[in-house]
Amino acid sequence: MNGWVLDCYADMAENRMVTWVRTNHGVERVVEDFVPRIYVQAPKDRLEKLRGDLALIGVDDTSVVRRRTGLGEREREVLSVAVRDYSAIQPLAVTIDSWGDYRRNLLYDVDLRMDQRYFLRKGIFGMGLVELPGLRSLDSNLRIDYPIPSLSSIELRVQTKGVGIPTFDDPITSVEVNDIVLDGPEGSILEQLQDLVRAEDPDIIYTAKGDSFYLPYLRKRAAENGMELELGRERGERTSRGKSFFTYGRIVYKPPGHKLRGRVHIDRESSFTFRESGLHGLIELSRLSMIPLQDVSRLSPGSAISAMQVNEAVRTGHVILWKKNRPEDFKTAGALIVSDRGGFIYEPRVGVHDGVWEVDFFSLYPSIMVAHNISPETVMCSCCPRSSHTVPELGYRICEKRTGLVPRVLVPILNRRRAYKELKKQGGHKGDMYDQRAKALKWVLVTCFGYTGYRNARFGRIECHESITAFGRDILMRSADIAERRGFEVLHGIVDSLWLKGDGNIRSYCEEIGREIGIPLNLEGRYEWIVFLPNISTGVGALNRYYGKFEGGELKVRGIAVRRKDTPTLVEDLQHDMLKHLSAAGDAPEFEELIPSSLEVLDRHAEEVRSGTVSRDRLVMRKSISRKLEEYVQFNDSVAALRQLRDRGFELQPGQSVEYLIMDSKSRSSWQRVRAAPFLDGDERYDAERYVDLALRGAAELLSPFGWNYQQLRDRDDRRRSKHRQERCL
DNA sequence: ACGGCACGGGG
DNA sequence: GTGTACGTGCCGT
Repeated sequence: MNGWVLDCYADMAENRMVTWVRTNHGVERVVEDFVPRIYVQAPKDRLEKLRGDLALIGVDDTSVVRRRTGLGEREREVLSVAVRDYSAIQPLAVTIDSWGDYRRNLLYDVDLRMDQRYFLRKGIFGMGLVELPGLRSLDSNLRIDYPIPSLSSIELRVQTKGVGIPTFDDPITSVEVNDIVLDGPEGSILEQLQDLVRAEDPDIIYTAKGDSFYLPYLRKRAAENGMELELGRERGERTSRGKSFFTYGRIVYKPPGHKLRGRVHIDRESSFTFRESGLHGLIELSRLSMIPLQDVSRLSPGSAISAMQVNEAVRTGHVILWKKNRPEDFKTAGALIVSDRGGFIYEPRVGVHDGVWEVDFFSLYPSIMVAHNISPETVMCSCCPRSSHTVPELGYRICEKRTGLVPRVLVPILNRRRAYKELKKQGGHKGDMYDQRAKALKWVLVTCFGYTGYRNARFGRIECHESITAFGRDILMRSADIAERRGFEVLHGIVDSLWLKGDGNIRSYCEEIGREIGIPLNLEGRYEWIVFLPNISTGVGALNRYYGKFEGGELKVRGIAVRRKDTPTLVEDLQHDMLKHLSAAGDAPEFEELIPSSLEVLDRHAEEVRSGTVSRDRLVMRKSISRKLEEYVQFNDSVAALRQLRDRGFELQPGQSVEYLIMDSKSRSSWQRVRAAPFLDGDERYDAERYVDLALRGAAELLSPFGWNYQQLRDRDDRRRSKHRQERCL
């Protein structure tokens, strides 16, 4: 019998691996013995001494084997140490480390995931096809059109009693499973839920906020009712700890994961990959990273690519250096001198332009890594001191003898993404599935570049990061030169995109660039008109703020309020309505003609705000918080809302968002200044002038190149109001 | 004027 | 089990 690897985890009590296989008839639970190994590097004589010392503390299954301890290095002798007790891996490594002679950086395969170790040893992977019994692989994760089982699922929703923020003490009102509503006394709801899950036996349970609230909540409610709710196929959840961490330039909060056994819990809100690329995106990444579906759903694309790099390294005879970095050395390198304006070439020409082409490179940075063999072990390698392959500006020499680990991992990902985009274009009922897979891969490719400059990445190196941006600048500059030679005017260019105006043959230009550079240049489209916005203080073109209308009517908008998650719905609606109004224009002159009438959209919104009738949820402000309440040094709206929440016993973690209505933006009193969203009744007085001000700023953001900056709109609004008052007096 | 604070990008 | 650094604009003091 054959089936797919649905779930896998370590049984920490028995020191065995548990694998759940989905067959066409149901699921099979497979338990196998598995002994993980760690590796120690030391001079030959010390290896024997170490062996003896280990035997003295009861670690007797050791052997000397040959492995590569660094990328691109030859195999050397290392001591392989079997660790039968799974929970002893880390402590044993710490012990060996403390024995001194073996110094830092000489322990390997210490911090690898158990599932990944096991999969690598067996040659199987998440959602891969295997034979039962024995879990022999019948699949390859390089396959593009692989078979997948139809997974059954339920959607779980929970309603709680109580107002405002739900807490563990609020009883359950009802539970919805798909469209079935379970209600009645709480104990009965929980029993019905348990029966239903057992009867349906789904492979996947979807929730919204299951990790951050509902799964631990249901468990607590079950305990209150003297019962034990079991949502998995086997007892016990695999919970992790929630934490705030610094990533992507900001603090984010990751709630504790609540993973089931033998059944996949996907929290739509805590899974970035699921949100962006759905179940098929997750399956694709599970296969490539070799990590079980449920676990990969909680990983960032950066961790997924890191796992793929580990897999490739292990497959080519490497052991993986123990990464002992603790969060405390998680600061940004002060001496980092990367010109990250790397992508910037042309200052955008502020104002409206018509008949503009946008072209961009297919996955530029990953393509550069592949085309130029950029990898930690290939940039300034020791084997090619006279390499003629060098990085522009920087002069780093790149290995000509061997293909690096990073390109080896990237080639299949780039090829797959291209193939899926092509398959999607061909149409057919699987189009959606291919689209999801392509999206997941896109994110993996995007994060791969950042990862090379990340200090704590296993395979990161800052010179790679520098080299990639240097090649990128060179490529964009050459592409712009060729465009100008072909008679195009370069209006703007950044990272991997160019905006060109002119009558030249754009398709033939793209082909020439593809040939010349070796990376495909895509035609994104032609704008009927596009507006590049200025930097508000300097008046010079801002790099990433523009909006435009493609032929066909689609709008593309970057960097302005509608794209920001801290914009209240009111301002979002205002900008949308103004853009919709302006999109009637077919060229630049028509656009300019529509500007005066677009101000009427603003007037309508301002009037509605002042009438006091705007629904409060359209006025709710949302800001993510970067620290705990007491760490804020400056009083502002968010702090006022946080204080309110704490007054009522609720504490937010850094990375979570605070939501509030502005009631009197000038007040120094928290309760008069704002009202935190959970405490809103819906008929609070709001600070109308403050919201009108936000609307004015929203409008000014769109119209500043056309004689209507914030102050000008402010003055116009004042004039209109006094005129209005005069009319009323007469 | 200046520091504190939050956000985007990529499709 | 976590991409960087930077440009940008608003707000409070």
